[in-house]
Amino acid sequence: MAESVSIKIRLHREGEVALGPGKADLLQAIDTHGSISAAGRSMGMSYKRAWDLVNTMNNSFNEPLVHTTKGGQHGGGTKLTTLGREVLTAYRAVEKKAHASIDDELDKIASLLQS
Amino acid sequence: MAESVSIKIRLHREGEVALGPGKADLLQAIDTHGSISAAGRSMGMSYKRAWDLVNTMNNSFNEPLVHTTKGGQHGGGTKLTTLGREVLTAYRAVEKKAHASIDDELDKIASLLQS
DNA sequence: CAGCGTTATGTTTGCTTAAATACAACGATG
DNA sequence: CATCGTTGTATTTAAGCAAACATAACGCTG
Repeated sequence: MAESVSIKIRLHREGEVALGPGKADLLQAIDTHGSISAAGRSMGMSYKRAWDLVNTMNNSFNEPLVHTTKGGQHGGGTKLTTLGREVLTAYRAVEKKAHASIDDELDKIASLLQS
Repeated sequence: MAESVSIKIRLHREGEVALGPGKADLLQAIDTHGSISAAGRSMGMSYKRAWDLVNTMNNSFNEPLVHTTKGGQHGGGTKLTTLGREVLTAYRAVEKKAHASIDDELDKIASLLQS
């Protein structure tokens, strides 16, 4: 039955996607790797693309989700702000809740898919 | 606060999207208009694209969701099969349930978006 | 003060997807 | 048996988007 079902939750602002599955993954990768470039690499994503995503996230919310520093010992780095971590965990919780609420019904529909 | 939040639920099969928001809307439009071409027109969609979507839907499930007839008085037409209507209403129900379950939490995140 | 890895930004190239166009076949109807 | 609106299918054109490439600035460190 293949991969079956996916649920994508997106927050929009002025046409752009402010937060969605990809950006949430990127936030998480930044949190574990400490830089935009390392996070991008770990996701097979170009630095430019990763930076662009971070940029629209920071511009979409009242305060930035991510704080960057340039130069210095390791060239610089990136950390999640308090708001950034809050938004990320809230988003993950919502994802989880959505799955819990509808996965059963969804599997019923998926069972009608051709094998 | 713009349009804010969207939830997209997709069923996949062998890489392709078997059913998602666009295809569900198309099913509904076919149900109300009685033909692929009229449904496509009503959605600002080319006939070819609408037909392709119907085709992958029909190929994705055990039985077709849509039954077509060609020629005749009005040139032909398209109707939902019993399975088609069942799948459509089940999909709408799942969408509704997902929204009911997470819209509140999602609005909290959305309230952090820049005005 | 040269070197390093990163942030920051612009430009170009390529690919994937949708749109546009074209045309044959169908079958009831007048 | 010509007409009509539709289904069905192929081909070409256009657009949107991601990748690739290029380059400057930053600031700690040896």
